[in-house]
Amino acid sequence: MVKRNGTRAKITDVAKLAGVSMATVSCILKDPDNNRFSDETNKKVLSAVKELNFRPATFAQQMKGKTLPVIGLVIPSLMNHFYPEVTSGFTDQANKLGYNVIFANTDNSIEREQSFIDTMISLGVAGVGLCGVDLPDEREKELVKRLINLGIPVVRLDRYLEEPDCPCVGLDNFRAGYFMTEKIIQLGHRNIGCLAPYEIVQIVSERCRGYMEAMKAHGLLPKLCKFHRNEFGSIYKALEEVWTGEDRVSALFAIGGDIDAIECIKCASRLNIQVPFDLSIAGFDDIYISEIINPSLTTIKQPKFEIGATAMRILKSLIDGDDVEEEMILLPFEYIARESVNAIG
Amino acid sequence: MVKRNGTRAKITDVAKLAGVSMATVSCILKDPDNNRFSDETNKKVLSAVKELNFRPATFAQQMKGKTLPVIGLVIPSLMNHFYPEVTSGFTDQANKLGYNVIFANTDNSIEREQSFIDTMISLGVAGVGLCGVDLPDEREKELVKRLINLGIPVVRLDRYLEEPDCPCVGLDNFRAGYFMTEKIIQLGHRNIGCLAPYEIVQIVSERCRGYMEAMKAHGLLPKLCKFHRNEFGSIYKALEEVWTGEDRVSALFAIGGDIDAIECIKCASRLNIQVPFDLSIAGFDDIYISEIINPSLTTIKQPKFEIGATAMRILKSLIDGDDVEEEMILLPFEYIARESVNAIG
DNA sequence: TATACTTAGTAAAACGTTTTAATAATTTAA
DNA sequence: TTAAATTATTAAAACGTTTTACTAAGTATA
Repeated sequence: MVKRNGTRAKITDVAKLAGVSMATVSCILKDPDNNRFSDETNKKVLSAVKELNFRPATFAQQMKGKTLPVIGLVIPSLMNHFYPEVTSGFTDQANKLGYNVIFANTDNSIEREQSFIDTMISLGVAGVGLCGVDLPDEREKELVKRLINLGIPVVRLDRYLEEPDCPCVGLDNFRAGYFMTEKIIQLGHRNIGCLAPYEIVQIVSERCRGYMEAMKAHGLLPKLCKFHRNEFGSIYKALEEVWTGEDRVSALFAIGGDIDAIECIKCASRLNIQVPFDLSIAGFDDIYISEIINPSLTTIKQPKFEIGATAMRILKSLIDGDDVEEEMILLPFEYIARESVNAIG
Repeated sequence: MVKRNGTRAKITDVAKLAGVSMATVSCILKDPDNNRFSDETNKKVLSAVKELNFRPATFAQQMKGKTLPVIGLVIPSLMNHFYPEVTSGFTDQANKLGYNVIFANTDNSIEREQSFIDTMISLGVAGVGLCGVDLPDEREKELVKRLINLGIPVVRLDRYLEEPDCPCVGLDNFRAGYFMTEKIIQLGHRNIGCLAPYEIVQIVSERCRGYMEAMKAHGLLPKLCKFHRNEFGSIYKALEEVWTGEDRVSALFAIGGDIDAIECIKCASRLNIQVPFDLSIAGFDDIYISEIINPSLTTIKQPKFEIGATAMRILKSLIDGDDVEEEMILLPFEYIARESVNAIG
């Protein structure tokens, strides 16, 4: 008979049904293969547990010092195509390690981040994965410090931050930017523009630095082609500008991500520019759609799933008190050659 | 002085610092604007709370019967573009209502769903949002029943299920399928194919039914154009087939979603079919990318964010014990006319 | 036979909060 | 002046588990 009265069975219910003390139930549940109790007692208890569908209340276990099998994950958004995959990698790994994930979407607001962290502390989460506001605001550092001071392990995703002693998993965005630029140069391009949003964030500015350095290293003149995110027609104008002048670019590197690149391809088509025959366009991230669209996108593949999974693994090490030797874990990127970038010359 | 010893302040610490009993602290924290205590006591306590950064441990509150301010959300995947947005709507609304969200990704496995639900029961979540396995398996029904029997409110997202008394938020997929088909007919098309995956799920088969009925209502012959998901080249072959015969389709309705439609456009380009001049292609969902690609996609817009937000609002009503009059909440869809579908004839 | 050791199981305290019922101090009413 | 009412505060029980230290009974050892 399953209980149907709307209340969960307690350990005392199990004890009563099995005819033993609750201490016995607790011990047997802790280690069902123990040899402290007779086989008969073990069997009685286990079958009572099953019959009542008993699972110990987590909050009572927490009271006795057990940590909550829950990890907090702070992400700036699920709309940006990058994060769902990171989140997926993180939660999958967490589940494999026996944790659940409390998911918090900050919309890049430090206040919301603040309040989520507070809630997580109250709940007593076992650890926190933090992909916080992008600019290393003082308050961000304070938050991380607070968690660490409370003994709550923290790992950061895709965001570097030296000061508080807290590992970080991400990509070497500088090298990735450098790599892609060099690839385009090797394909014969000389006049290569860098399509970048004005609202540039730390990791994207790293890519930009990579682009600049690569251009310089090959004796080429960098050309920044800036636009405003969320401003309709801004990419169109930016593209028109670098296309109208006498020293037209032959390639554009959209360091802001594949979405920017795809939008740029669309603008190109409006301007009767054929990609890649008239103009090559490269992206960054390798989102799912990049392979499907026409022309398919040449891009840098970020190991999004792996970033999440690795971060969770590092967090687990921190929770277990194991040494985490590296402060910064940089995962490898991959150059994906597709149709949107052509060789010239 | 902030505590730096790695332990959280307890209510007794606050009481000691403020020179009052812990009962006093608890009462003042419960209602800071009370008039049970002197202004002086109120001030002392509040400043001690601030100084020690005290927040009551949730687990101890749970012990006293307070429900955990956490909602469980079960989603089959974050990779499918549909769910991140639904999740976003759900969590945003949850946060506004004072809840956090435990996020669980089942990968369409009923076993994982089962185990997540168990964990959520142990944790004592205040409610569950369930977008479970698609086929109404008996075990799925059992799961929902179990939650309900324990007094844990459940709302279902994008999945109909009559039997257990549990509200559901979604779209009228039949009407949406009918509507799009009729639109295409009104644009002069007569030979309209329905591009559908073999692995058809409940909600998609509803759209298919809508397509069939609309065709029948206009005296037209439905033509199913099936392909295998995750099988490379399957859409290509399906398209080739309906294009080679003497009674070529002039339009295709990809009921499986925009991704299928976009992939189909790519295949069309390989076959030298110009979309929309030779062939019109319509999608379903209206994912972010659909507006950006070339040609942009004519599609049915699902209120993804709203589905999540509405589900959470319904769940809140259930938690509060308010009456939820409707069993099935169907949100409006929207026909989005873009470039991939042309008028003919 | 007395002693030590095992074995099988349990009583009770502890965890950090909330809340009820009580106390002590003060004011008001009679 | 005393009783009653009000105000300000607190003691202690309760929530559901885990765990430590204990008991009682049986078994081996000297």
